[in-house]
Amino acid sequence: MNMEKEVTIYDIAELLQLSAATVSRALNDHPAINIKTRQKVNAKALELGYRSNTFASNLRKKTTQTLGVIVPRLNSHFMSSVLAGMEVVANKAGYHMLISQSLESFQNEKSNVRTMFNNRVDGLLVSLAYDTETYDHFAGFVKKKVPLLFFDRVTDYLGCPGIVIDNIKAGQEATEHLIQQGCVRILHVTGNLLRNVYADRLAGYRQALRKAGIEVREELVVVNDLSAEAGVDLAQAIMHMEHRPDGVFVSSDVCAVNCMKTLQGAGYQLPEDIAFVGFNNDHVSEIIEPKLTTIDYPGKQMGELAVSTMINHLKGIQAIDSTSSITMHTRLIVRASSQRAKS
Amino acid sequence: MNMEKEVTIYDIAELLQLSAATVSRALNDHPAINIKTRQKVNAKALELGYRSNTFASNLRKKTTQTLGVIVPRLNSHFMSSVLAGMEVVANKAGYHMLISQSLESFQNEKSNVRTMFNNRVDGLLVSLAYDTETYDHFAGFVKKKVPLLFFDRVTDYLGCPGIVIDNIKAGQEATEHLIQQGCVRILHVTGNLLRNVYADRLAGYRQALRKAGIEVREELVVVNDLSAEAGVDLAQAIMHMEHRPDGVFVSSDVCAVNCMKTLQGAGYQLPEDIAFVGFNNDHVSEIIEPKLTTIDYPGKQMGELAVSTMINHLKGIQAIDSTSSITMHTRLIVRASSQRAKS
DNA sequence: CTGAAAGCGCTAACAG
DNA sequence: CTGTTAGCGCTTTCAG
Repeated sequence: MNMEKEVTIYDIAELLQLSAATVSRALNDHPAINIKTRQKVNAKALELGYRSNTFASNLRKKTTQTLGVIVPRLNSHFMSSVLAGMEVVANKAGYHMLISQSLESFQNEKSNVRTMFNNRVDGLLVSLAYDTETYDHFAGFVKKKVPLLFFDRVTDYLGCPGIVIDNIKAGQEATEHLIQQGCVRILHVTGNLLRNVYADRLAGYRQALRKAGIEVREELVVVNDLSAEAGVDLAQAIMHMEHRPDGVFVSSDVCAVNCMKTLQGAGYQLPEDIAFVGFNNDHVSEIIEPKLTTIDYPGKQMGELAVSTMINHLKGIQAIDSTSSITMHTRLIVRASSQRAKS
Repeated sequence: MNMEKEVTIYDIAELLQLSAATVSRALNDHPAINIKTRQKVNAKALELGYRSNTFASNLRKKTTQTLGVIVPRLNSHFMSSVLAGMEVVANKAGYHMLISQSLESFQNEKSNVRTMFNNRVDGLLVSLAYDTETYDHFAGFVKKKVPLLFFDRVTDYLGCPGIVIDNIKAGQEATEHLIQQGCVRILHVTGNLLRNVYADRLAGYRQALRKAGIEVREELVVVNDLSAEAGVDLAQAIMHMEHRPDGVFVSSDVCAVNCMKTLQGAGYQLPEDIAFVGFNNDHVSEIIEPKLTTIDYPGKQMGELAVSTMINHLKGIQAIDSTSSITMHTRLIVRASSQRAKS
């Protein structure tokens, strides 16, 4: 591939009448090296177009300066914010990111984990796929004590730390808000209940209802994939319900917004006929009319926190198992989609 | 870090009374290895939990099976779609992706390129930062003949292939559409003209105007960063214009949509007072009311195409310089935001 | 079909 | 402050 021969530390060493070890140390800013030597070496390296060979170095040091990241999908507003946050912190600390997506499939997740393992990432950050039920595919990491951290969609099967928001509380707040607005028949739409994020929001929803003395009805809980298309289907389903809800709490803004548009197209008045609350504070929540009440979900900060926690651990500053879980703040942003005259 | 000793091919070799060379070959499905030996080796490897050491292998083979990707930002709808497309193709072909973001800064881009270079990625895929004016930072790749490919925001300074859409044509179509709708004073809002995507759309806009015999006025071209905030500022600027435009063509849906919302908030009727056309077919374009006419921009496909072009080249199937540039199709999606009674 | 041997480029004892 | 030495784990001629 590369026609020109690569310059090595030996070339520099020879030209400067030094040993390779000295050159190596100089290049790595080893304190016990004469400043002048260091300058000479650096100058020569630049002159020759030297580039350090990461593999040789990794092979020796048994560290890769690389973090693996496995996410369900790269292309969601939330996830790309998380990744953006991660990249900044990782980059600043001199780490690289190897990124792959499971596309919500357990099989892909498994193979991605394997790849990360073979690539000897220094640490692995994972947000679980929709249908992951077993965790044996992470066994290699646990066994080799390679730090593993989950974010957003977590598990505590493996005793690894997780970065999450308080989904129960968020679900509760969203529901309580609808109740305060006079809703008594609240539909909750969420994702696969295997995942903590969805199960917890549902739990919060139920708590809020119970606390308000409203009966919890199973037919008012819908599980779908929270996609835009699912939002359209949801609207159809709502229109065909015998007893239509007067409030809807959806675990995703994108899904909520598409549902709203469809209902509006069919002549529904929002929030008068049905009040809506979404989740994520996605960009679309401010574009829809009426603007969507939602839960602000700090994706970028979550990414930053996940990586900095990981790196602190890798640097030995912080034992990773000492932190079993970090919970981030969320808050309800009230907008027009849910505001009605008090009952 | 890892408490347990790693299993190497030597361990397997010893246990099986073979040479390391044979084990290596067996593991790599070398044709000249007895099927039985191969099976024995693979079984043993599995049993011992062997994992190949990528560095040692890379160090020898001088290839990394890794593609570097540098994008302006990870968290835009368009870019995350591109990356999602890239990941799928790369993964399928057994390549990994090292991803970093320039955050639209030339300095970051430079340092990211350097990192990719030191990491000896097999190929580099780049979408240029906003303010990149020189291309010396890519010299290492060119010199070492490491394939370099640009997508979306490209340059032909380096004679590298680029994957693009026909921005001139798209800009022209968008503008012509507004003209057909009776607009005669069309404002064009776009990004830094250093970047082909924005310069070309502007060129298309101008062509369309000239073709229709409409005077091209410099005060009707606005350059900003196309962010949501810029959209709000834009609306303010429009409201303060002496001669307000009757049509606006914005190079980004997000920016367009925020501008529209602000104008609507100030009492403007859209599209009656001002017709809008955006760019990208972002999710928000279907949420805003009236829905935004826009140019469909196939992000995922662009990502897929970029990586498959790169990989074909790496496999030697296709010389990379033979393809100097690939242009992808776009199309105008007409929605309510631009439809007015014919003049 | 299999083995021996050399070396990819770097770093970390250890010694001076 | 600098040099010597050894070896990380793998692949690849070259020989059988």
